[in-house]
Amino acid sequence: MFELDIRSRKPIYEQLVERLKELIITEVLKIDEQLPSVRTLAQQLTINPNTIQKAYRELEIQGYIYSIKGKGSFVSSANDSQNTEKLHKVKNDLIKLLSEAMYLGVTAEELITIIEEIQASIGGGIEHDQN
Amino acid sequence: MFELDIRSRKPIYEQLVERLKELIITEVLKIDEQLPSVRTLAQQLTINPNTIQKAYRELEIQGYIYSIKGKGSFVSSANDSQNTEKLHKVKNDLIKLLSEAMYLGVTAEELITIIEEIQASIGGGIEHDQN
Amino acid sequence: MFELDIRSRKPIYEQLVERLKELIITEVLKIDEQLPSVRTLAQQLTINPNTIQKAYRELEIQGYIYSIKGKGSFVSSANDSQNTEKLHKVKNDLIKLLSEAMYLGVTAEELITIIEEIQASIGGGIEHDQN
Amino acid sequence: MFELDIRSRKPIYEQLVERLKELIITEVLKIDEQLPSVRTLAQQLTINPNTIQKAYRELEIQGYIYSIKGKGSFVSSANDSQNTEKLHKVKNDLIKLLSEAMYLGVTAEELITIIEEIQASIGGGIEHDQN
DNA sequence: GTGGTCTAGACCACA
DNA sequence: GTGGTCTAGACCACT
Repeated sequence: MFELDIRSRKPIYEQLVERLKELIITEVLKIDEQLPSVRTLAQQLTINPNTIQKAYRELEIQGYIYSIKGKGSFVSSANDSQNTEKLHKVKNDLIKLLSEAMYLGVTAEELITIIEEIQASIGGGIEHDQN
Repeated sequence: MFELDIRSRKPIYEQLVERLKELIITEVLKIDEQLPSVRTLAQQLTINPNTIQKAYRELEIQGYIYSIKGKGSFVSSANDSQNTEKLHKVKNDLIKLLSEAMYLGVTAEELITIIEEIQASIGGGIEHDQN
Repeated sequence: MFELDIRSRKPIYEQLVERLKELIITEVLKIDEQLPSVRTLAQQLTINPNTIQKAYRELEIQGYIYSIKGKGSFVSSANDSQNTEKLHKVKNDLIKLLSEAMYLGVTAEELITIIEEIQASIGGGIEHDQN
Repeated sequence: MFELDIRSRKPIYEQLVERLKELIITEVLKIDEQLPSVRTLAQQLTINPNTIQKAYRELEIQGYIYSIKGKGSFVSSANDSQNTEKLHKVKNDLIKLLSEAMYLGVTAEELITIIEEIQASIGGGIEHDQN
Protein backbone atom coordinates (compact mmCIF):
# COMPACT_ATOMS: atom_id res chain seq x y z
CA MET A 1 0.00 0.00 0.00
CA PHE A 2 2.82 2.37 0.76
CA GLU A 3 5.60 1.93 -1.71
CA LEU A 4 8.33 4.07 -0.27
CA ASP A 5 11.55 4.30 -2.18
CA ILE A 6 14.21 4.43 0.46
CA ARG A 7 16.75 5.20 -2.24
CA SER A 8 14.99 8.21 -3.62
CA ARG A 9 16.52 11.62 -3.12
CA LYS A 10 13.12 12.76 -1.90
CA PRO A 11 12.92 12.67 1.90
CA ILE A 12 10.86 9.80 3.22
CA TYR A 13 8.42 12.04 5.03
CA GLU A 14 7.69 13.87 1.78
CA GLN A 15 7.06 10.63 0.00
CA LEU A 16 4.64 9.73 2.75
CA VAL A 17 2.84 13.05 2.48
CA GLU A 18 2.55 12.66 -1.26
CA ARG A 19 1.31 9.11 -1.07
CA LEU A 20 -1.26 9.87 1.60
CA LYS A 21 -2.50 12.87 -0.36
CA GLU A 22 -2.95 10.58 -3.32
CA LEU A 23 -4.98 8.13 -1.26
CA ILE A 24 -7.16 10.94 0.01
CA ILE A 25 -7.61 12.51 -3.39
CA THR A 26 -8.58 9.24 -5.00
CA GLU A 27 -10.88 8.63 -2.06
CA VAL A 28 -9.30 5.37 -1.10
CA LEU A 29 -9.22 7.04 2.30
CA LYS A 30 -12.68 8.50 2.89
CA ILE A 31 -13.56 11.63 4.84
CA ASP A 32 -13.31 11.16 8.63
CA GLU A 33 -11.72 7.77 8.16
CA GLN A 34 -8.98 7.12 10.70
CA LEU A 35 -5.40 6.89 9.53
CA PRO A 36 -3.11 4.20 10.93
CA SER A 37 -1.45 5.29 14.17
CA VAL A 38 2.04 6.67 14.03
CA ARG A 39 3.52 3.69 15.81
CA THR A 40 1.67 1.10 13.79
CA LEU A 41 2.68 2.64 10.53
CA ALA A 42 6.25 3.07 11.70
CA GLN A 43 6.44 -0.62 12.52
CA GLN A 44 4.80 -1.62 9.27
CA LEU A 45 7.16 0.42 7.17
CA THR A 46 10.12 -0.13 9.50
CA ILE A 47 10.96 3.52 9.59
CA ASN A 48 11.42 5.97 12.41
CA PRO A 49 8.16 7.10 14.12
CA ASN A 50 9.46 10.66 14.05
CA THR A 51 9.36 10.48 10.28
CA ILE A 52 5.70 9.42 10.29
CA GLN A 53 4.96 12.12 12.82
CA LYS A 54 6.50 14.73 10.57
CA ALA A 55 4.46 13.56 7.59
CA TYR A 56 1.20 13.69 9.57
CA ARG A 57 2.01 17.14 10.87
CA GLU A 58 2.66 18.32 7.33
CA LEU A 59 -0.65 16.89 6.12
CA GLU A 60 -2.40 18.60 8.96
CA ILE A 61 -0.84 21.93 8.03
CA GLN A 62 -1.92 21.45 4.46
CA GLY A 63 -5.45 20.70 5.66
CA TYR A 64 -5.75 17.14 4.42
CA ILE A 65 -6.11 15.55 7.85
CA TYR A 66 -6.90 16.56 11.41
CA SER A 67 -5.57 15.04 14.60
CA ILE A 68 -7.33 14.58 17.91
CA LYS A 69 -5.10 14.13 20.91
CA GLY A 70 -5.47 10.69 22.35
CA LYS A 71 -7.63 9.43 19.50
CA GLY A 72 -5.64 9.59 16.30
CA SER A 73 -5.56 11.26 12.88
CA PHE A 74 -8.48 11.48 10.48
CA VAL A 75 -9.12 12.50 6.91
CA SER A 76 -10.40 16.03 6.74
CA SER A 77 -13.18 17.16 4.44
CA ALA A 78 -11.95 19.32 1.62
CA ASN A 79 -12.31 22.54 3.51
CA ASP A 80 -12.82 25.83 1.83
CA SER A 81 -10.79 28.41 3.69
CA GLN A 82 -7.48 26.83 2.87
CA ASN A 83 -8.48 25.81 -0.62
CA THR A 84 -8.22 29.25 -2.09
CA GLU A 85 -4.54 29.62 -1.45
CA LYS A 86 -3.80 26.01 -2.23
CA LEU A 87 -5.59 26.39 -5.51
CA HIS A 88 -3.47 29.37 -6.33
CA LYS A 89 -0.28 27.48 -5.63
CA VAL A 90 -1.35 24.40 -7.52
CA LYS A 91 -2.38 26.43 -10.55
CA ASN A 92 0.99 28.15 -10.59
CA ASP A 93 2.84 24.87 -10.37
CA LEU A 94 0.61 23.50 -13.07
CA ILE A 95 1.41 26.31 -15.45
CA LYS A 96 5.13 25.74 -14.97
CA LEU A 97 4.88 22.04 -15.48
CA LEU A 98 2.57 22.31 -18.47
CA SER A 99 4.94 24.81 -20.09
CA GLU A 100 7.83 22.47 -19.58
CA ALA A 101 5.89 19.52 -20.93
CA MET A 102 4.91 21.42 -24.05
CA TYR A 103 8.44 22.72 -24.51
CA LEU A 104 9.56 19.11 -24.45
CA GLY A 105 7.10 18.30 -27.16
CA VAL A 106 3.88 17.15 -25.50
CA THR A 107 0.96 18.32 -27.62
CA ALA A 108 -2.18 20.00 -26.36
CA GLU A 109 -4.17 16.98 -27.54
CA GLU A 110 -2.16 14.60 -25.40
CA LEU A 111 -2.64 16.82 -22.39
CA ILE A 112 -6.38 16.93 -22.90
CA THR A 113 -6.48 13.17 -23.12
CA ILE A 114 -4.62 12.95 -19.85
CA ILE A 115 -7.03 15.37 -18.23
CA GLU A 116 -10.00 13.33 -19.36
CA GLU A 117 -8.50 10.16 -17.97
CA ILE A 118 -7.89 11.77 -14.62
CA GLN A 119 -11.40 13.15 -14.56
CA ALA A 120 -12.77 9.68 -15.09
CA SER A 121 -10.51 8.09 -12.47
CA ILE A 122 -11.40 10.60 -9.78
CA GLY A 123 -15.08 10.38 -10.37
CA GLY A 124 -15.06 6.61 -10.34
CA GLY A 125 -12.29 5.63 -7.94
CA ILE A 126 -10.58 3.56 -10.59
CA GLU A 127 -7.09 2.23 -9.99
CA HIS A 128 -4.22 4.48 -10.76
CA ASP A 129 -0.92 4.01 -12.55
CA GLN A 130 1.57 3.29 -9.84
CA ASN A 131 3.91 6.20 -9.39
CA MET B 1 14.22 39.81 -13.55
CA PHE B 2 15.33 37.23 -11.03
CA GLU B 3 13.19 37.23 -7.96
CA LEU B 4 15.09 35.11 -5.51
CA ASP B 5 13.72 34.45 -2.08
CA ILE B 6 16.77 34.14 0.09
CA ARG B 7 14.65 32.95 3.01
CA SER B 8 12.83 30.24 1.13
CA ARG B 9 13.31 26.61 2.06
CA LYS B 10 14.08 25.97 -1.54
CA PRO B 11 17.83 26.30 -2.16
CA ILE B 12 18.88 29.41 -4.04
CA TYR B 13 20.52 27.44 -6.80
CA GLU B 14 17.31 25.52 -7.39
CA GLN B 15 15.33 28.72 -7.59
CA LEU B 16 17.82 29.92 -10.15
CA VAL B 17 17.56 26.71 -12.14
CA GLU B 18 13.80 26.99 -12.16
CA ARG B 19 13.79 30.62 -13.17
CA LEU B 20 16.31 30.14 -15.95
CA LYS B 21 14.42 27.13 -17.27
CA GLU B 22 11.36 29.32 -17.42
CA LEU B 23 13.20 31.97 -19.42
CA ILE B 24 14.47 29.32 -21.81
CA ILE B 25 11.12 27.61 -22.19
CA THR B 26 9.33 30.85 -22.90
CA GLU B 27 12.11 31.72 -25.30
CA VAL B 28 13.01 34.92 -23.59
CA LEU B 29 16.46 33.38 -23.82
CA LYS B 30 16.92 32.09 -27.35
CA ILE B 31 18.98 29.12 -28.48
CA ASP B 32 22.75 29.79 -28.43
CA GLU B 33 22.19 33.08 -26.68
CA GLN B 34 24.83 33.76 -24.06
CA LEU B 35 23.79 33.78 -20.43
CA PRO B 36 25.18 36.34 -18.02
CA SER B 37 28.60 35.27 -16.80
CA VAL B 38 28.85 33.53 -13.47
CA ARG B 39 30.57 36.47 -11.84
CA THR B 40 28.35 39.12 -13.35
CA LEU B 41 25.17 37.40 -12.28
CA ALA B 42 26.65 36.78 -8.85
CA GLN B 43 27.30 40.47 -8.44
CA GLN B 44 23.89 41.44 -9.76
CA LEU B 45 22.09 39.13 -7.38
CA THR B 46 24.63 39.62 -4.61
CA ILE B 47 25.05 35.93 -4.08
CA ASN B 48 28.15 33.80 -4.22
CA PRO B 49 29.56 32.87 -7.66
CA ASN B 50 29.75 29.24 -6.56
CA THR B 51 26.01 29.21 -6.13
CA ILE B 52 25.48 30.53 -9.64
CA GLN B 53 27.87 27.98 -10.97
CA LYS B 54 26.05 25.19 -9.23
CA ALA B 55 22.85 26.34 -10.91
CA TYR B 56 24.52 26.55 -14.31
CA ARG B 57 26.06 23.14 -13.86
CA GLU B 58 22.67 21.68 -12.99
CA LEU B 59 21.11 23.27 -16.06
CA GLU B 60 23.89 21.82 -18.13
CA ILE B 61 23.29 18.34 -16.76
CA GLN B 62 19.61 18.71 -17.48
CA GLY B 63 20.47 19.72 -21.03
CA TYR B 64 19.17 23.27 -21.02
CA ILE B 65 22.48 25.07 -21.43
CA TYR B 66 26.10 24.33 -22.27
CA SER B 67 29.18 26.01 -20.82
CA ILE B 68 32.55 26.52 -22.45
CA LYS B 69 35.57 27.32 -20.36
CA GLY B 70 36.94 30.67 -21.31
CA LYS B 71 33.93 31.60 -23.41
CA GLY B 72 30.75 31.52 -21.37
CA SER B 73 27.45 29.70 -20.96
CA PHE B 74 24.86 29.38 -23.70
CA VAL B 75 21.31 28.18 -24.22
CA SER B 76 21.28 24.68 -25.64
CA SER B 77 18.90 23.42 -28.28
CA ALA B 78 16.56 20.75 -26.98
CA ASN B 79 18.49 17.51 -26.81
CA ASP B 80 16.56 14.48 -27.98
CA SER B 81 18.29 11.70 -26.10
CA GLN B 82 17.68 13.30 -22.73
CA ASN B 83 14.17 14.33 -23.63
CA THR B 84 12.74 10.86 -23.53
CA GLU B 85 13.41 10.32 -19.86
CA LYS B 86 12.62 13.89 -18.94
CA LEU B 87 9.30 13.57 -20.69
CA HIS B 88 8.46 10.51 -18.68
CA LYS B 89 9.24 12.28 -15.44
CA VAL B 90 7.32 15.41 -16.37
CA LYS B 91 4.27 13.43 -17.41
CA ASN B 92 4.21 11.61 -14.10
CA ASP B 93 4.49 14.84 -12.16
CA LEU B 94 1.78 16.29 -14.33
CA ILE B 95 -0.62 13.49 -13.54
CA LYS B 96 -0.11 13.99 -9.83
CA LEU B 97 -0.56 17.72 -10.01
CA LEU B 98 -3.57 17.54 -12.29
CA SER B 99 -5.21 15.07 -9.94
CA GLU B 100 -4.62 17.38 -7.04
CA ALA B 101 -5.93 20.38 -8.95
CA MET B 102 -9.11 18.61 -9.96
CA TYR B 103 -9.62 17.33 -6.44
CA LEU B 104 -9.45 20.94 -5.30
CA GLY B 105 -12.16 21.82 -7.75
CA VAL B 106 -10.46 22.92 -10.95
CA THR B 107 -12.64 21.85 -13.85
CA ALA B 108 -11.46 20.21 -17.03
CA GLU B 109 -12.61 23.27 -18.96
CA GLU B 110 -10.39 25.57 -16.92
CA LEU B 111 -7.44 23.31 -17.48
CA ILE B 112 -7.98 23.28 -21.20
CA THR B 113 -8.13 27.06 -21.23
CA ILE B 114 -4.81 27.17 -19.38
CA ILE B 115 -3.28 24.79 -21.88
CA GLU B 116 -4.40 26.93 -24.78
CA GLU B 117 -2.93 30.02 -23.20
CA ILE B 118 0.41 28.35 -22.69
CA GLN B 119 0.40 27.06 -26.21
CA ALA B 120 -0.11 30.59 -27.46
CA SER B 121 2.63 32.03 -25.27
CA ILE B 122 5.19 29.47 -26.36
CA GLY B 123 4.28 29.29 -30.03
CA GLY B 124 3.95 33.04 -30.38
CA GLY B 125 7.43 34.01 -29.30
CA ILE B 126 9.14 33.24 -32.62
CA GLU B 127 8.48 33.12 -36.32
CA HIS B 128 5.79 30.69 -37.36
CA ASP B 129 7.58 28.90 -40.19
CA GLN B 130 10.34 27.65 -37.90
CA ASN B 131 8.42 24.52 -37.18
CA MET C 1 43.19 2.46 -0.58
CA PHE C 2 42.69 5.81 -2.26
CA GLU C 3 45.80 7.00 -3.99
CA LEU C 4 45.06 10.60 -4.81
CA ASP C 5 47.56 12.69 -6.66
CA ILE C 6 47.02 16.16 -5.33
CA ARG C 7 49.34 17.60 -7.99
CA SER C 8 47.68 15.94 -10.94
CA ARG C 9 45.99 18.03 -13.58
CA LYS C 10 42.95 15.84 -13.08
CA PRO C 11 40.67 17.34 -10.44
CA ILE C 12 40.65 15.55 -7.12
CA TYR C 13 36.94 14.91 -7.24
CA GLU C 14 37.31 13.23 -10.63
CA GLN C 15 40.07 11.01 -9.32
CA LEU C 16 37.77 10.07 -6.49
CA VAL C 17 34.92 9.33 -8.87
CA GLU C 18 37.15 7.14 -10.95
CA ARG C 19 38.57 5.28 -8.00
CA LEU C 20 35.19 4.66 -6.44
CA LYS C 21 33.75 3.49 -9.74
CA GLU C 22 36.59 1.02 -9.89
CA LEU C 23 35.81 -0.29 -6.43
CA ILE C 24 32.16 -0.67 -7.35
CA ILE C 25 32.85 -2.31 -10.69
CA THR C 26 35.23 -4.82 -9.18
CA GLU C 27 32.67 -5.38 -6.46
CA VAL C 28 34.99 -4.52 -3.65
CA LEU C 29 32.08 -2.32 -2.70
CA LYS C 30 28.93 -4.43 -2.92
CA ILE C 31 25.43 -3.27 -3.80
CA ASP C 32 23.71 -1.34 -0.98
CA GLU C 33 26.93 -1.27 0.99
CA GLN C 34 27.46 2.02 2.77
CA LEU C 35 30.26 4.25 1.62
CA PRO C 36 32.40 6.13 4.13
CA SER C 37 30.63 9.29 5.22
CA VAL C 38 31.57 12.52 3.55
CA ARG C 39 33.27 13.86 6.64
CA THR C 40 35.04 10.65 7.56
CA LEU C 41 36.53 10.25 4.12
CA ALA C 42 37.47 13.91 4.06
CA GLN C 43 39.41 13.48 7.27
CA GLN C 44 41.04 10.27 6.11
CA LEU C 45 42.23 11.81 2.88
CA THR C 46 42.79 15.23 4.43
CA ILE C 47 40.82 16.97 1.75
CA ASN C 48 37.81 19.22 2.02
CA PRO C 49 34.41 17.63 2.66
CA ASN C 50 32.94 19.67 -0.19
CA THR C 51 35.27 17.93 -2.58
CA ILE C 52 34.15 14.52 -1.39
CA GLN C 53 30.57 15.58 -1.70
CA LYS C 54 31.11 16.75 -5.24
CA ALA C 55 32.50 13.34 -6.08
CA TYR C 56 29.60 11.56 -4.40
CA ARG C 57 27.12 13.79 -6.18
CA GLU C 58 28.74 13.01 -9.50
CA LEU C 59 28.61 9.29 -8.80
CA GLU C 60 24.97 9.66 -7.92
CA ILE C 61 24.22 11.43 -11.19
CA GLN C 62 26.05 8.70 -13.05
CA GLY C 63 23.94 6.14 -11.25
CA TYR C 64 26.64 4.36 -9.28
CA ILE C 65 25.53 5.35 -5.80
CA TYR C 66 22.59 6.95 -4.03
CA SER C 67 22.69 9.27 -1.05
CA ILE C 68 20.10 9.74 1.66
CA LYS C 69 20.15 12.80 3.86
CA GLY C 70 20.65 11.80 7.42
CA LYS C 71 21.56 8.23 6.59
CA GLY C 72 24.52 8.05 4.28
CA SER C 73 25.63 7.09 0.78
CA PHE C 74 25.21 3.61 -0.66
CA VAL C 75 26.21 1.61 -3.70
CA SER C 76 23.41 1.52 -6.22
CA SER C 77 22.41 -1.48 -8.29
CA ALA C 78 23.03 -0.95 -11.99
CA ASN C 79 20.22 1.21 -13.32
CA ASP C 80 18.90 0.11 -16.70
CA SER C 81 17.56 3.36 -18.08
CA GLN C 82 20.87 5.15 -17.69
CA ASN C 83 22.85 2.19 -18.90
CA THR C 84 21.79 2.48 -22.50
CA GLU C 85 23.37 5.85 -23.03
CA LYS C 86 26.36 5.09 -20.87
CA LEU C 87 26.97 1.97 -22.91
CA HIS C 88 26.97 3.97 -26.07
CA LYS C 89 29.50 6.39 -24.69
CA VAL C 90 31.75 3.69 -23.31
CA LYS C 91 31.71 1.77 -26.57
CA ASN C 92 32.76 4.83 -28.50
CA ASP C 93 35.58 5.55 -26.11
CA LEU C 94 36.60 1.94 -26.33
CA ILE C 95 36.86 2.04 -30.09
CA LYS C 96 39.13 5.07 -29.93
CA LEU C 97 41.34 3.59 -27.28
CA LEU C 98 41.54 0.20 -28.93
CA SER C 99 42.54 1.84 -32.20
CA GLU C 100 45.26 3.74 -30.46
CA ALA C 101 46.49 0.65 -28.65
CA MET C 102 46.67 -1.38 -31.83
CA TYR C 103 48.40 1.45 -33.65
CA LEU C 104 50.99 1.39 -30.91
CA GLY C 105 51.52 -2.28 -31.54
CA VAL C 106 49.24 -4.15 -29.17
CA THR C 107 48.09 -7.29 -30.90
CA ALA C 108 44.57 -8.64 -30.99
CA GLU C 109 45.75 -11.66 -29.04
CA GLU C 110 47.04 -9.52 -26.21
CA LEU C 111 43.78 -7.67 -26.06
CA ILE C 112 41.80 -10.86 -25.89
CA THR C 113 43.97 -12.05 -23.04
CA ILE C 114 43.30 -8.83 -21.20
CA ILE C 115 39.57 -9.21 -21.73
CA GLU C 116 39.63 -12.71 -20.34
CA GLU C 117 41.52 -11.58 -17.28
CA ILE C 118 39.02 -8.84 -16.59
CA GLN C 119 36.14 -11.21 -17.08
CA ALA C 120 37.64 -13.50 -14.48
CA SER C 121 38.28 -10.69 -12.01
CA ILE C 122 34.74 -9.36 -12.25
CA GLY C 123 32.95 -12.67 -12.35
CA GLY C 124 35.14 -14.24 -9.70
CA GLY C 125 34.57 -11.71 -6.92
CA ILE C 126 31.28 -13.20 -5.78
CA GLU C 127 29.43 -16.47 -5.54
CA HIS C 128 28.97 -18.22 -8.84
CA ASP C 129 25.27 -18.98 -8.68
CA GLN C 130 24.35 -15.31 -8.42
CA ASN C 131 24.29 -15.03 -12.17
CA MET D 1 37.19 16.82 -42.13
CA PHE D 2 37.43 18.31 -38.67
CA GLU D 3 34.12 18.11 -36.96
CA LEU D 4 34.69 20.14 -33.84
CA ASP D 5 31.87 20.42 -31.39
CA ILE D 6 32.12 23.90 -30.03
CA ARG D 7 29.45 23.01 -27.46
CA SER D 8 31.26 20.05 -26.02
CA ARG D 9 32.62 20.26 -22.52
CA LYS D 10 35.89 18.99 -23.93
CA PRO D 11 38.29 21.85 -24.68
CA ILE D 12 38.64 22.56 -28.37
CA TYR D 13 42.37 21.93 -28.41
CA GLU D 14 41.79 18.48 -26.94
CA GLN D 15 39.22 17.69 -29.58
CA LEU D 16 41.76 18.72 -32.18
CA VAL D 17 44.45 16.54 -30.66
CA GLU D 18 42.11 13.59 -30.58
CA ARG D 19 40.93 14.08 -34.13
CA LEU D 20 44.43 14.47 -35.50
CA LYS D 21 45.59 11.40 -33.64
CA GLU D 22 42.74 9.53 -35.25
CA LEU D 23 43.76 10.69 -38.71
CA ILE D 24 47.33 9.63 -38.06
CA ILE D 25 46.37 6.29 -36.59
CA THR D 26 44.08 5.45 -39.47
CA GLU D 27 46.83 6.61 -41.82
CA VAL D 28 44.70 9.20 -43.52
CA LEU D 29 47.68 11.36 -42.68
CA LYS D 30 50.78 9.45 -43.74
CA ILE D 31 54.22 9.54 -42.16
CA ASP D 32 56.17 12.72 -42.95
CA GLU D 33 53.10 14.26 -44.54
CA GLN D 34 52.76 17.95 -43.78
CA LEU D 35 49.93 19.14 -41.59
CA PRO D 36 48.01 22.30 -42.49
CA SER D 37 49.70 25.40 -41.13
CA VAL D 38 48.46 26.86 -37.90
CA ARG D 39 47.06 29.95 -39.59
CA THR D 40 45.39 28.08 -42.42
CA LEU D 41 43.70 25.69 -40.09
CA ALA D 42 42.69 28.50 -37.77
CA GLN D 43 41.02 30.29 -40.62
CA GLN D 44 39.35 27.15 -41.92
CA LEU D 45 37.90 26.28 -38.55
CA THR D 46 37.39 29.90 -37.51
CA ILE D 47 39.01 29.37 -34.19
CA ASN D 48 41.87 31.09 -32.44
CA PRO D 49 45.36 30.26 -33.83
CA ASN D 50 46.58 29.88 -30.25
CA THR D 51 44.21 26.98 -29.87
CA ILE D 52 45.65 25.23 -32.92
CA GLN D 53 49.14 25.99 -31.69
CA LYS D 54 48.35 24.35 -28.37
CA ALA D 55 47.01 21.23 -30.08
CA TYR D 56 50.10 20.90 -32.27
CA ARG D 57 52.39 21.36 -29.28
CA GLU D 58 50.51 18.64 -27.44
CA LEU D 59 50.79 16.26 -30.39
CA GLU D 60 54.48 16.98 -30.57
CA ILE D 61 54.90 16.17 -26.90
CA GLN D 62 53.04 12.93 -27.37
CA GLY D 63 55.30 12.10 -30.28
CA TYR D 64 52.74 12.00 -33.06
CA ILE D 65 54.14 14.93 -35.03
CA TYR D 66 57.34 16.94 -35.28
CA SER D 67 57.74 20.61 -36.13
CA ILE D 68 60.48 22.28 -38.08
CA LYS D 69 60.86 25.98 -37.54
CA GLY D 70 60.01 27.90 -40.65
CA LYS D 71 58.75 24.85 -42.50
CA GLY D 72 55.76 23.44 -40.70
CA SER D 73 54.54 20.37 -38.81
CA PHE D 74 54.79 16.80 -40.04
CA VAL D 75 53.53 13.38 -39.09
CA SER D 76 56.10 11.51 -37.09
CA SER D 77 56.86 7.82 -37.54
CA ALA D 78 55.69 5.75 -34.64
CA ASN D 79 58.88 6.07 -32.65
CA ASP D 80 59.94 3.52 -30.16
CA SER D 81 61.40 5.37 -27.22
CA GLN D 82 58.15 7.04 -26.31
CA ASN D 83 56.02 4.09 -27.21
CA THR D 84 56.91 2.08 -24.16
CA GLU D 85 55.45 4.53 -21.70
CA LYS D 86 52.54 5.41 -23.94
CA LEU D 87 51.76 1.75 -24.26
CA HIS D 88 51.72 1.41 -20.54
CA LYS D 89 49.33 4.28 -20.14
CA VAL D 90 47.04 3.13 -22.92
CA LYS D 91 46.88 -0.38 -21.55
CA ASN D 92 45.93 0.92 -18.15
CA ASP D 93 43.20 3.09 -19.59
CA LEU D 94 42.04 0.16 -21.63
CA ILE D 95 41.70 -2.08 -18.62
CA LYS D 96 39.60 0.52 -16.85
CA LEU D 97 37.35 1.06 -19.80
CA LEU D 98 36.98 -2.62 -20.57
CA SER D 99 36.05 -3.29 -16.94
CA GLU D 100 33.44 -0.59 -17.06
CA ALA D 101 32.05 -1.86 -20.34
CA MET D 102 31.75 -5.39 -19.01
CA TYR D 103 30.22 -4.15 -15.78
CA LEU D 104 27.61 -2.43 -17.92
CA GLY D 105 26.89 -5.68 -19.66
CA VAL D 106 29.07 -5.85 -22.75
CA THR D 107 30.06 -9.44 -23.33
CA ALA D 108 33.53 -10.70 -24.13
CA GLU D 109 32.26 -11.83 -27.51
CA GLU D 110 31.12 -8.36 -28.44
CA LEU D 111 34.46 -6.93 -27.46
CA ILE D 112 36.31 -9.43 -29.58
CA THR D 113 34.14 -8.56 -32.54
CA ILE D 114 34.97 -4.90 -32.03
CA ILE D 115 38.67 -5.70 -31.89
CA GLU D 116 38.50 -7.63 -35.13
CA GLU D 117 36.73 -4.78 -36.85
CA ILE D 118 39.34 -2.31 -35.75
CA GLN D 119 42.13 -4.60 -36.83
CA ALA D 120 40.62 -4.75 -40.29
CA SER D 121 40.09 -0.99 -40.49
CA ILE D 122 43.64 -0.15 -39.48
CA GLY D 123 45.29 -2.64 -41.75
CA GLY D 124 43.27 -1.51 -44.73
CA GLY D 125 42.71 2.19 -44.19
CA ILE D 126 38.97 1.70 -44.43
CA GLU D 127 36.66 4.49 -43.42
CA HIS D 128 35.84 4.82 -39.78
CA ASP D 129 32.65 5.44 -37.87
CA GLN D 130 32.62 9.15 -37.26
CA ASN D 131 33.52 10.17 -33.75
C1' DG E 1 37.53 37.67 -18.87
C1' DT E 2 35.41 33.11 -19.06
C1' DG E 3 34.17 28.69 -16.52
C1' DG E 4 35.97 25.24 -13.08
C1' DT E 5 38.23 23.54 -8.78
C1' DC E 6 39.37 23.73 -3.97
C1' DT E 7 39.48 25.24 0.89
C1' DA E 8 37.79 26.63 5.49
C1' DG E 9 34.26 27.17 8.01
C1' DA E 10 29.14 28.00 9.10
C1' DC E 11 24.56 26.47 9.14
C1' DC E 12 20.34 23.71 7.83
C1' DA E 13 17.46 19.47 7.15
C1' DC E 14 16.74 14.56 7.84
C1' DA E 15 16.59 10.17 10.51
C1' DG F 1 25.37 11.57 13.14
C1' DT F 2 24.19 11.93 8.04
C1' DG F 3 24.02 14.59 3.49
C1' DG F 4 23.21 19.30 1.47
C1' DT F 5 23.68 24.39 0.91
C1' DC F 6 26.11 28.67 1.06
C1' DT F 7 29.90 32.10 1.59
C1' DA F 8 34.43 34.28 1.00
C1' DG F 9 38.27 34.11 -1.12
C1' DA F 10 42.24 31.85 -3.78
C1' DC F 11 43.97 29.78 -7.81
C1' DC F 12 43.94 27.25 -12.36
C1' DA F 13 42.73 26.38 -17.35
C1' DC F 14 40.87 27.98 -21.69
C1' DT F 15 40.07 31.43 -25.39
